[in-house]
Amino acid sequence: MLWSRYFVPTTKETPKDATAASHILMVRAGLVRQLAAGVYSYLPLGLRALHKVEQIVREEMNRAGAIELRMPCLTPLSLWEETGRDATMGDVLLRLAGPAGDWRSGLVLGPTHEEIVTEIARAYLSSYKQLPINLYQIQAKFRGEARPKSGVLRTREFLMKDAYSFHVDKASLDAEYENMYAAYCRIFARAGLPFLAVEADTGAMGGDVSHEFMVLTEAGEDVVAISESGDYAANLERATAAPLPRAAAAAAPAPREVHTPNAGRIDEVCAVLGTQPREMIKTLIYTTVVPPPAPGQKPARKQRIAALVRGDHEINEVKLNRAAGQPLELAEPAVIEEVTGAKVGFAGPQGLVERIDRLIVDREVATLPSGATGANRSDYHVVGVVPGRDFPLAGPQVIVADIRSVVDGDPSPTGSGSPLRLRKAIEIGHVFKLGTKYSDAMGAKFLDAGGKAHPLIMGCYGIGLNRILAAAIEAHHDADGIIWPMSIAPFEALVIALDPRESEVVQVSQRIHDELAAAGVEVLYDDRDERAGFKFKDADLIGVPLRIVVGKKSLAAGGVEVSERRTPGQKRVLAPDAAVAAVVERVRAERAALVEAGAAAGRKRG
RNA sequence: CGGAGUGUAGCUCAGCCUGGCUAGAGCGCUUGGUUCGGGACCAAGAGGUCGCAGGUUCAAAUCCUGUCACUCCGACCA
Repeated sequence: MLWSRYFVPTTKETPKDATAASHILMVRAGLVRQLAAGVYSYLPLGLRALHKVEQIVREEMNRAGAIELRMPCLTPLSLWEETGRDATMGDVLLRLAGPAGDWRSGLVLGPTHEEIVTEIARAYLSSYKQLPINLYQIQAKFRGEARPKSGVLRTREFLMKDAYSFHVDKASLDAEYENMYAAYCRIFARAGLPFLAVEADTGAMGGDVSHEFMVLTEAGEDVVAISESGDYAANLERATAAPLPRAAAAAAPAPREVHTPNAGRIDEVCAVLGTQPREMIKTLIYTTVVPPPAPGQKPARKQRIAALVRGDHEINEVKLNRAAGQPLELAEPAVIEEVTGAKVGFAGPQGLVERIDRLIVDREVATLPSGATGANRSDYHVVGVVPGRDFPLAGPQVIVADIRSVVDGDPSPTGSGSPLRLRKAIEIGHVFKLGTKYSDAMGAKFLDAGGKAHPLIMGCYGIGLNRILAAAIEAHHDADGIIWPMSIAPFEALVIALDPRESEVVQVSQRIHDELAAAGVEVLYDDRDERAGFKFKDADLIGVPLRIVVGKKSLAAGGVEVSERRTPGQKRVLAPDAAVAAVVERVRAERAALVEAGAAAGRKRG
């Protein structure tokens, strides 16, 4: 491929407003161009890399026994109504605009395809003899993200590999889950990504067990908790710690009110009381989420729930919702004032149970010998509040559970005592055990050997292909540009003709290019009539792994220079034939190494 | 959705506060010349309804109102 005849719009300027390294480099290297918020065109170089990722994913999914199909992007709203996700997904679901009754208003752009594949399953998967089966596709997804960001890391249109498996029983699902887990390890290892599998929350997908595949980087939006010893890793949404050491119980005098004027925040109260945040009990008032009432109906009553966490801890709403068994939202100030009889910032658990529907106590609060908390009276706090004495830890209205987010340094829940560290990460893949959520809702059943009908048991497995590119760049770049792993590089080798006016330089460059191409190496040939520095800068920027520089100087020194992008200083001068052989050998070795890394990752995890 | 900010050439920006002549710079692009191993230089060019609509004014990139788009922080998020 001749650079002069190809399309590689590199730029020297850093794009305005881009902060993530991958975003800056993808734009500067001419991989992508933004068209609208969260909407990107893939330019030729970007598309080549994306195709490579796609091919790795396809090969490994096929190897794992999954079967490719293709479902449409346009999907009928009625299917989403069958599972209720037209409501639960809310604005994420992009609906086509049209007048009421128009066919357009009955269509939505697919954000994920559980409903669509389940529609296929209920039509065709009617016998246990067809099971298990795993169907997948690689296809554009559309989501009404409120705030796209960080280049292609969070977009409204993106490319996803989504797979759905169907089973007769839990054991079969478990086996396929492990199979997919291993396949994912192979995929990410082959793509050259330093990845990590973590326990995850199942979110709106439903189901009970899930793992996310993460790449650690500051540009990521997720936070993962990883133990230093490596024995535990989980998304912060789900991460739990071993119970903290219990403080010695001192003599517990009766609670005492203290005047704390205008001190509503924890730090303000601590300043007045002279206590530490970890000796405080934070009381947060939540209400259940009630759907808007049908016309003419009264809205359902919102339940009121108080949640307690230690003053130095943050409440984890994912865990809280799980403990409550339903989604909750922070109560309006008016509700808080009504419940506590005080202005916001002075709530406490004493005497609160009678005025609320439920009390959810974090287990680290339950083990406090005593604490300071709001007095349910404006401008007053109470010290010496003893859990179990001054507010209940048991009873029909009370739940004690882990509802806080872990903090850096908490002990690993495995019991190893290894401290947890919090790191930012990009989610590149997610595997779920769905169970029968969709098959139940949509009536997707199979007949067993005895002729009895059962709902299909499902799993689902997603990979964000665009995110793999961005994550690879986040993980592999330097100040000069991208350093592609061989497996997903848009080109494997770059031939640079430094003096294109010298006929010998051109002849040698062209011959090396042709021989590499004939040997199956994906090679780009920079034949442009530009100065050396200009071409070197572009070469560094687009990050092709192997470089062959042909110039008057190198020819005078006996040949051409061969170097690798990842080790800029190391150059070898070889005769042209030897250079071709060396590059072919290097490409083969590197391809094999990544496939082997994938296989090893798969064996280890599987 | 809440908060903040930005829209002027393909890209990065100046000009706006304090209205005034033909709207500027750098990069990129075209032509000619010089240069040629780490983003060269000279000269001559092409390229802009100053996001859009309305208003104020003798006069609007500049002031006012509305609107759209984009970015950042937060909320939300398979």
